[in-house]
Amino acid sequence: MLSRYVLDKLENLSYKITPQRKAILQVLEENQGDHLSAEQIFLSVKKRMPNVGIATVYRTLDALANLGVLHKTSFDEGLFRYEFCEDDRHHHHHLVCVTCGNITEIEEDLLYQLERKVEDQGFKVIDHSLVIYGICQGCQ
Amino acid sequence: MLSRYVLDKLENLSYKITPQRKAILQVLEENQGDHLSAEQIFLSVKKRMPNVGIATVYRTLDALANLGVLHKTSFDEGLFRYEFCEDDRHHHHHLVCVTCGNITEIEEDLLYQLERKVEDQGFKVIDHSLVIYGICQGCQ
DNA sequence: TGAAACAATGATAATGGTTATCATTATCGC
DNA sequence: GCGATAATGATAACCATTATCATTGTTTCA
Ligand SMILES: [Mn+2]
Ligand SMILES: [Mn+2]
Ligand SMILES: [Zn+2]
Ligand SMILES: [Zn+2]
Repeated sequence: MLSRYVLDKLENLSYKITPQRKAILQVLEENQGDHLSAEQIFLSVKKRMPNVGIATVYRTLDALANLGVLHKTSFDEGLFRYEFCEDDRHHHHHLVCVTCGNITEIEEDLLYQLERKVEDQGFKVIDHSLVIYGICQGCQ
Repeated sequence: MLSRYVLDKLENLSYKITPQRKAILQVLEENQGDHLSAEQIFLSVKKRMPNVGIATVYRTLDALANLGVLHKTSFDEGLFRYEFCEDDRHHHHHLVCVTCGNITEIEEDLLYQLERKVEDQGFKVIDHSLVIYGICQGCQ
């Protein structure tokens, strides 16, 4: 039950715990490892809560992303995808298959040297986004 | 005159050399080092060619990106930015200042280990996109 | 308890970058 | 120059996201 920690975080920041927000978190929780779009989340939430509005989904996802609970990532498809953040800093990277569109993950970070070099140039690093495009094993 | 090489490339692939395409290439050439949006390119071209259509700009940029002449990059601003490709593979990375929006470059690649690891997992790497977000020296 | 005060929601319009459509025009091999 | 065909420009359409606003739910505190 990951969302308990998230609900506490929301409560501490005086966000209201609404049925809509709980449902959105539950969908994300039930699809851990996936990279869901707002539309996909909206459709899943709708099954249990037919009257939910898509604006609420967008608002909630945005709030959760700003709180650092979710990662909002673009794979240049013209939309954003969302997933839980495992920890605050140095999240994993993504492999996107240009043939089938599948998105997988690499756990290794391995950007230390690069970031050290950047910091040496006087740039204060906050976050990074690395997407590797290629062809997955199944598509070769 | 970098665009001479590009014009030859276009000609060899039986693209027609039109005044619009020449003007678009010229704008990109005159702004090397910048990361221009389609809108910015459109406005610059318009100064010399007031009747140019924005659809032509988009079509040309898309064609040039597909030919590997331009890089089409997203910095998650809700639009794409374009710049000349210096070589086919292993282009530079970008630093985006979250305060002033300035985009600078790092020439070092330093993703060899990471890509080797990925290839070992059976993923055939074609391209990658690394954007580092942070605060630039001037904004600290 | 009972009102403000405030936060969240849902419906829907608006936004804005990009793409599709289509009639017109320009290019280039002959 | 001619003609096949590619390219262009105007404009409508697309579509993910955001803004607006009236309504509903929740908290505060007299
Ligand atoms: Mn992921
Ligand atoms: Mn660049
Ligand atoms: Zn694949
Ligand atoms: Zn800055």
